[in-house]
Amino acid sequence: MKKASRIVSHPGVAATPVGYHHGDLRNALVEAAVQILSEKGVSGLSLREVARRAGVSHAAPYHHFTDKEALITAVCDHGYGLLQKEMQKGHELGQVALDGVQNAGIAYARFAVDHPALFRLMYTWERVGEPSEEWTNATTAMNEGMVRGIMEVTGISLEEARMIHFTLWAAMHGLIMLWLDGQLKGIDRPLEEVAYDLTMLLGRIINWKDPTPSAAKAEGSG
Amino acid sequence: MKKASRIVSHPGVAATPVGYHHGDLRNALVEAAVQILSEKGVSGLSLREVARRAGVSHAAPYHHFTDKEALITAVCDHGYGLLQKEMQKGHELGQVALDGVQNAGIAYARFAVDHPALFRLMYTWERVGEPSEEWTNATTAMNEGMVRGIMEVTGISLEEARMIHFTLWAAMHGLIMLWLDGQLKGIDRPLEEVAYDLTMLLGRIINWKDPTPSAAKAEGSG
DNA sequence: ACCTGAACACCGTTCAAGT
DNA sequence: ACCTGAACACCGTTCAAGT
Repeated sequence: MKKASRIVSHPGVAATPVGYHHGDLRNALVEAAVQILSEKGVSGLSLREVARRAGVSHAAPYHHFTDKEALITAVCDHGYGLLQKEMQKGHELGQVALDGVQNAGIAYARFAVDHPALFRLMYTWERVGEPSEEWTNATTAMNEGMVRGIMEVTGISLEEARMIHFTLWAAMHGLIMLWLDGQLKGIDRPLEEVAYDLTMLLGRIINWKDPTPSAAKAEGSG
Repeated sequence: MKKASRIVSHPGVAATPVGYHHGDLRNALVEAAVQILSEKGVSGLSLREVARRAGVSHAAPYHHFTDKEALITAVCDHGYGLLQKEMQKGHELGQVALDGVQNAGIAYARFAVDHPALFRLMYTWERVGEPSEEWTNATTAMNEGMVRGIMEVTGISLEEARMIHFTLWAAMHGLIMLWLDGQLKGIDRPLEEVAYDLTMLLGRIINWKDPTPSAAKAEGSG
């Protein structure tokens, strides 16, 4: 009843993937972990459960990851990639430089709304390995682009632009964390809207006036 | 060798409290948990280890807490109390209203530096009970005081003052979280100093000029 | 090369039993 | 009322053994 090893493809069956281990167990494990996260949260993520979902023995993951820690690092890195892509999309969508910065910030918040447990894992797991070089490079480039944008539009110094950018990052990150922690139940608006307000307020530091209305300002949100 | 039950006081022996359970095991458990946190971090905090440190059987805690969750809620609440007191101290120390706000913000950061694992537990544990009423009330009062202070000094509206206060909170929280997560290793300055800079930058939103120099600006910091 | 099953030391939780 | 010891179902990790 558990012997479906030779059945290779059978695609489209998302519910119970039994014959998964056909050559890419590593990725199957990461995907199983992501699924568990979305269903049971961080506390439900055990190596044995991941193995079960992938249809292998509980010892099998050790042939692809040295550790539970290593699996989690891989899962986080998967998340970093998704987040990076979302933020990049938002950034590039902005016609004016500062719109791009705002969009990226709101994309950050939206990612947390879409993948709360994954976000939690990525930023609260007691230290895990560094993100992969690929992700680090892409993010660094994007951040530098944002800082440059802030600099060019406002004419402030590089150091100051960096500080502004950092403050935006910290504020967004804090907003999301407080939201994840249930500390924002006094506020009955969607997180993305609050994120939008935050960017607007921070914009005042550099005398940024009302921008071209971004997606987050549209009313109907849930 | 484990039968020191009748020895009641023996105060001052902080290292190995064997005959602890003399009437206040509940608090002894919370204290043991705090100690474990500072030594081994959140991942080292198990109910059985807590019981061991308190010198009781692993089943004993269940007579004082329904759950591991309940113990952790108590530990968090203990932490909330400590944090509240530190922030209050900083807040009251400020001669001018906005200095008090700044001091409270920096005290928030300092608390995270002093008790990183406890802070982590307080704000990243997958949802636990609400903080106790005592703490909630004190914090609410303090926050309202800060908002009022911002309002009075700057003459802005209540809503706007709330937003400023909230932004400061989010930025501080995010800064601390990123620091805890090791994402600030590019910055080689103490967290409190960065926190100070953040408050200064956010102060610009309300045209807050250079304040009376606060404690965090003093140079020697480690 | 890749996977399994048994084994070990942990963990949270329960429950009958002791004082 | 408060605590213990044994028991159960989990967990992470290792390791000999199988194909």
